[in-house]
Amino acid sequence: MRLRSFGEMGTNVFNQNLKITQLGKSGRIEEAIKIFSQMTKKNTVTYNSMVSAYAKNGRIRDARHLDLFSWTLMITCYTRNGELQKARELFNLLPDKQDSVCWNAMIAGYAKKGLYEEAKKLFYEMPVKNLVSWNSMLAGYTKNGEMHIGLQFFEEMAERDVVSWNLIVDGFVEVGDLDSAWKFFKKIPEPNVVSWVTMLCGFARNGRIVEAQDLFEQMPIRNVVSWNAMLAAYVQDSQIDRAVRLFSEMPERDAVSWTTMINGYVCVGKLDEARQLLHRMPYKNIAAQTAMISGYVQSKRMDEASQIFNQIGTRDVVCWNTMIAGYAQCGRMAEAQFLFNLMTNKDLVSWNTMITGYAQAGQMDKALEIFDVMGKRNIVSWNSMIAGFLQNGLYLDALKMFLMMRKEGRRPDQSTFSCGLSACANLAALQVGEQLHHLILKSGYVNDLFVSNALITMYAKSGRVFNAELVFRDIGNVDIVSWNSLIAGYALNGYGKEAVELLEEMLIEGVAPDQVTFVGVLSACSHTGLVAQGLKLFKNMTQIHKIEPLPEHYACLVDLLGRAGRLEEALKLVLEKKVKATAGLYGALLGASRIHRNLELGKYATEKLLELEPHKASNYVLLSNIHAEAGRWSEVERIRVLMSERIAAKQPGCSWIELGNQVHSFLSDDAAQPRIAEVCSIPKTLTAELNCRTCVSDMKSSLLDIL
DNA sequence: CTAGGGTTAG
Repeated sequence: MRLRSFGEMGTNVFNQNLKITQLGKSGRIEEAIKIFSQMTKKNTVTYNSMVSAYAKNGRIRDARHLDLFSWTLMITCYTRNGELQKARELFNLLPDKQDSVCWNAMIAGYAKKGLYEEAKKLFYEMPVKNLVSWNSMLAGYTKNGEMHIGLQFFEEMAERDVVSWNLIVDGFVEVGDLDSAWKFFKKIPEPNVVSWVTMLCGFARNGRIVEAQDLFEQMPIRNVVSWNAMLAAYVQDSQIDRAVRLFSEMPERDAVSWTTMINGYVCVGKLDEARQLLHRMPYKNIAAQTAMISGYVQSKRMDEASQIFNQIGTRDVVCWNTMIAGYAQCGRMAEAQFLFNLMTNKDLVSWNTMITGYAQAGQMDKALEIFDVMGKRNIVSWNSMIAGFLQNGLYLDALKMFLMMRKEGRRPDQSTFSCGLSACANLAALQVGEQLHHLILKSGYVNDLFVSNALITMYAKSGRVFNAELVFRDIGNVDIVSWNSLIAGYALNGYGKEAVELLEEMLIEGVAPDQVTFVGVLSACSHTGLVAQGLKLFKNMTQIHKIEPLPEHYACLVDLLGRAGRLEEALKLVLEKKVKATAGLYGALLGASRIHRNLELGKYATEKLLELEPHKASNYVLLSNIHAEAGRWSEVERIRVLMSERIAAKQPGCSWIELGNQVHSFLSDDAAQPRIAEVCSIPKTLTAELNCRTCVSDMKSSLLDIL
């Protein structure tokens, strides 16, 4: 029996390489071969030693053969690592270019990085092409989602094996075109386990669990990977009981099975079960332990997370990143920063996690600092910054970041576009939004649901709800967010009837409305005075659709009744306290009392608002105004005092406008603004124009020129 | 050259 001890003298790679060289020199080639073949870990020196050992003993053919093998090994190592420059240098020095393996490795390396021209050059230059060469080119196209070219290439292939077919299926799965994937899967002459697993994962990733299950049951041969794929399918579908049963029925389990199962428990919040499973796992690896940490992180149980973290002997980047993300999500940025500083092997994810953390903590200055300092950035770094500005209400900064990104020659992706559109929506920046729409059409991201839904909201909030409708009708596979966005868009623009009709269409199509849908429809009813309709819909919501009403729904109802002058019923709804009292609820009541000039009700609503939001200055102003209207000046004074006690400084209203190529920002009552009198007169003009239904958001801005 | 697990953006 062979010993596998680590510390034993003479068994490390270095010493064995030396031994091979010595044996070779003294003519003991058979002993050298024996050592070489027994070595479990070999490096390039090992191969070189063996090559010279063969050469010195006259076995030139063996030497050449092994030498080529060693070249091939090094080149494929580089290409698999994506280090194409180094691979190419070796490839150019290659003494014997007859063998196709190195060519294929180079082609695969270039093609996978999307460098099709380089790949093609080698492909057409190579002396003898085989199927692997063709498949390597094909993999380049399919792995990058270039299915048009990929399919064309596939058609040109004189000969195809199961790998070629699998690549096509995988490509379609990656771009989410399951119908095409299925079409090709069925055409595979002799599908193997890989084909079946690829298709199964495709169904699983797209929530088509029944089809995944059918496929699994039909599989002629199953290996661990097949079982793991089915397990992952149940986990993704949150069917934890089925996952547990499958896990117990599995004929064989490897580290991936255990990790998947632990992750399954984590996904449904069963952390104790996950912990027990980790405890039972025969050989705990980092992936499983990290899954556990991730579970604790999601429940903000950082003490237990760090307990697992501390148990890990050799920690890799991923588990560090998970811990940092955990502290960041808990708003504990000091600790996140501490760990980050401790890391010696930071990768892009580590940096991006810090950006996201600071952004979520509202510290965009810090996020920007990290972004500026980091050496390399990827698309996620940019998107995290843009999303951060967006979340903090800094919409203009978000757009500026978008611009800067394009100036640096980076291509925006689905996430960038949907964030950019969201910024436009919040600014009602129609023209910038339209420019983005053009870019999206050119970039091919029109079919992305995140993007389409963001387009709907952008148009709706910019007052072009019929453009929103066009976008909606163009989507092939609408989801609940699409429906909700358009309904909310109708509501916002005062199209109550259309909102209700869209809900009806949704029901006919068999799509189940959710809480958000009804917030949209009810607010549409209240904005357009569809009182009876709104009340009926609210009843349907609870009784037919079994949707638990939120405070927002009650706020809509109060608004609905209040606007119609049914103040007593509105007040009754609020007093019944069927939901948590929120600012929105009393806000609706206040709105109604202002329309119908009911001072007492207004006073009541505002006082409640003050209780809920004691630090919001506008509430004090509202209450003060009510008393002022009634001439109760002592009360006005009392509220002024109250406000100055509770709020350090009144946040001045701030806005900006772009004229020509300049941004003019101004505060309300800003004496420093040279043309404040003119600025203050603008709203009156605007209000007049608004009555003609023109769009306020037609700002000419420097953004437009650059987009 | 093809399939499965743990971390960051919407």
